[in-house]
This record gives sequence, C-alpha cells and structure tokens, in this order.
Amino acid sequence: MGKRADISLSELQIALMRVLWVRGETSTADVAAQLADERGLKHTTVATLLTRLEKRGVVAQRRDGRQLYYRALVDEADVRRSMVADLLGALFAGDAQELVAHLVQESEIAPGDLAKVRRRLARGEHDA
Amino acid sequence: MGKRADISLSELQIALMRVLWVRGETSTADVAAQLADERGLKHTTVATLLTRLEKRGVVAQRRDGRQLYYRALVDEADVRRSMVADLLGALFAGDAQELVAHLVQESEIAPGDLAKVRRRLARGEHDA
DNA sequence: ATCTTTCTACTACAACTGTAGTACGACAAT
DNA sequence: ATTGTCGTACTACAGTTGTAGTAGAAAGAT
Repeated sequence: MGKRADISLSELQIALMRVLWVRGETSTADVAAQLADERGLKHTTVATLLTRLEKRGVVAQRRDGRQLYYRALVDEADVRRSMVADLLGALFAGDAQELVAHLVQESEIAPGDLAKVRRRLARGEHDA
Repeated sequence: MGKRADISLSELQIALMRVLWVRGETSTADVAAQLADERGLKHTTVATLLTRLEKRGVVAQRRDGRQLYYRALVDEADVRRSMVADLLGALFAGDAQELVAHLVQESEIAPGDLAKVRRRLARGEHDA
C-alpha cells in the first residue's frame, strides 16, 4: 500500500477504515450497518464520512449500479507508522526508547514482556 | 498534576505546553517569543492559543499588571498517558506488546534496546 | 402503474484548530 | 502632555470533524 506521508486519522475514521481492512471492499450499506451497530451512527453519517475519506485519498470508491463500494488505499501498518511517528515526535522527542519506558512505567506492559516480544519477533512471527 | 481524562493535544498545543513545562510560569510574551522563533508564529496567534488552552483547563493564567502569565495544569506524563492510551486503543487493540513489536519492525528501536530499557528501569533510573 | 424503500448527493451546523488582524487601554519615551 | 509601543481582548475566517437531515433518483413490492 501507499507510503503517503500524512495519514493521521481520528479514532472514528480508524473505526471506518477497520471495517474496510477486515472485509476488503465493502458497500456503504455494510459499513454503515456495522457502525450503526458498534456506535449507533446513522447511515447518512457513515456515507458522509466515507466520501470525506475518499476526497482525502485514503479510500477509493467504485460504483456498481447506484451503490458505492469502498476499498482502503492505505493499510493499517501505514497508519500505524504515520501516527506512531507523529506521537513519537510530539511527545517523546522522537525517542522510541522513551516510549517503551513509558509503557513499562505506566504498566501498559510488563518488563518481562519486552523479552517476549523480542523473542517472538526473532522467531519471525509477524503481527496478528 | 491532574489525572483529568481527556488531554489529547495537537502537536502545536504540545509545543506551547512544552514551553511551560520547561520554563514553568511564563508570560505570553516569552512563550510567543519562543514560538515565533521556533515556527514563525505571530504573538497574537500564541496569545489566542494560550487563552484557548486556559478555557480548556489545561493551563492557568495569572495576571500581573496588564501582563498574563501561564502555568501548566497538566504535566507531560499526563498527556503522554492520555495520548498513548488513545493510540493504543485506536490502532493496537489496546495491546502494548503490539506497539512495541511495531516499533521494532519499523526500526524505531533495535531489539537489543528493549533489554537496555528494561535494565535502565530496573535500576530505578527514571525518564529524562 | 403506484407506493415504498433504499441509496447517494448536497446542505447544515456546531465545535475545534491554525492563523492573524483590529481595537483599545496602559505604559514608556521625550 | 503627546506619541509610539506593548499587551490583551475580541473578531474573523477557512479547514476539519462529528452528526445528521432533506431531496431526488432508482429499484423493488403489489
């Protein structure tokens, strides 16, 4: 997927994208149904959100009859890269070690799990 | 400092806060001077930004004559906690191990540095 | 053929953000 | 006193976000 620079998305926009990431190309109706379920959004709201994402270039739309189908143009890794880098730059002086230290100090992760992650990666297991 | 829930700040707002975090209570003029320097902002812009942060409750203002002095009401750790938690929730399903794995995979941190961070924390050294 | 449902397109609107200009009062310089 | 400077308050304005309503076309139901 694209390496486009700025892909900072809001929590809600990420929720929309996640539907596309999980299901691949999806109709407005199906995305809307899921978001209605998850957080009670009206389908016009979801339609608006999708058009905006399209205008912004992070998804593409395809028309079939009078229905629109959306597909992600950036994948989750792209967004993670971009947003983690932003956070790192803004709050950790770009120092990832500081971020890891923060995670440990705030008990988001146990010290021992660092080794676990390392072993997991060493074994070539890639993410979920 | 406060444990207030939502302290998600924009990069620019963080830059403002950083001045206050580093210098403690600071006059509008001094914050403005620094931001003018760092990123060419006009002092009225900085003044506006500071009033907004005050309205939002993340800084407090004190008046001395016709000058305003600002002081942070949340510290950097508070903001880090809040924003890292948001990111974790939105993009890593709340799983910090995934985030650490991401950092390693994207070469933001070397696998060996994980152990380094762990040792550093074990020794009771706290962050910069 | 007509009614009803379904979709998209467009419009709306408030809150927040980035950016700054203008107005006005206070203070300093002469 | 007069004038220029500094600082705050208020206003402005475009772009983004969250949320949704309305209009109008198309498709399905009877």
